[in-house]
Amino acid sequence: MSGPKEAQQAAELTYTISELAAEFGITARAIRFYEDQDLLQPERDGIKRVYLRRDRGRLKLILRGKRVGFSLSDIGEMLALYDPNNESREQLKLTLGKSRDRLAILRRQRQDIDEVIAELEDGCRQISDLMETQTETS
Amino acid sequence: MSGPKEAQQAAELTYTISELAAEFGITARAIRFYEDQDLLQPERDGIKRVYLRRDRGRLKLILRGKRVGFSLSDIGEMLALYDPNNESREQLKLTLGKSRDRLAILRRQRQDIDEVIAELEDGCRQISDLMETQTETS
DNA sequence: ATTGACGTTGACGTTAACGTCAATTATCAT
DNA sequence: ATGATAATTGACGTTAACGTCAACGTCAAT
Repeated sequence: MSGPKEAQQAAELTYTISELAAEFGITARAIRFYEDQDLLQPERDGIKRVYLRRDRGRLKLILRGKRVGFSLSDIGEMLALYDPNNESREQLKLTLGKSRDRLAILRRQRQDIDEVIAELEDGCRQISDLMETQTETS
Repeated sequence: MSGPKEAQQAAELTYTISELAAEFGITARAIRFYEDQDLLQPERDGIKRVYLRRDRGRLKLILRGKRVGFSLSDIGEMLALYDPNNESREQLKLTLGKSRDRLAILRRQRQDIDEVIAELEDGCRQISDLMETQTETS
């Protein structure tokens, strides 16, 4: 037998749970929790979880979803849109509907964010001005 | 004495808690909770809460903050930036710092949202195309 | 005086998204 | 073989943001 080391053949692109945790600045607990919620389905090497770049990608999407303010179940729905789920015509219509609903929410959110940003920028300007004014010129 | 009806003089611009609740599609419980968290400070007519347009404005800001994904304490900090809080130079620097931190978060969030929107729009296009394709032309 | 409709204050319940142990198991270097 | 190190599975704790329910006050209309 001339295998390099038994089972491990080629793909070196795997991650342990703590590697991912470190990379994304979260805890292993959180990652396991996402799995509990069916947002991740890592492989197993015996009992240990093995994450592939596919899983890493999904984790990235999960975290982006969180930053956007989505709940984990929201994120679950969105992730479902990405995998080979091209079902019946009815399913497609449903998916399309949900996507559009979410788009509406996102656009509203974007609008809100733009407003808050504008106000905060304005506030910062005013404070800066005020501070310049009251600066005792040396 | 020729008063119109004792204490009530001119300002007709007040709201009851359930009026506000109805207008904004939330519950009175929520509004009272915001008060508990010092996000609102309505007047009182005896024991009953009386909201002025100022309070209504703050409530609007609170709800926008929520849509953006802020926690109530985040929102509290942001509201604090709006009232006559023009304190010492030190305070101003602090406020300015916090505002800029929050701006950074908001810009990141805006970025994330734009990405998700783009992907979802793309997904919708693909689904639409697919559905047109499989449409049996009548 | 009574009946609703609305308002008030507790106080406890609930859900989401993990944190925080504890008890085990596997791995790896010494 | 032996710790040290990292991983696993429960199980219970925690925080935020209200929901829900009970018990009570109030005010206008009947």
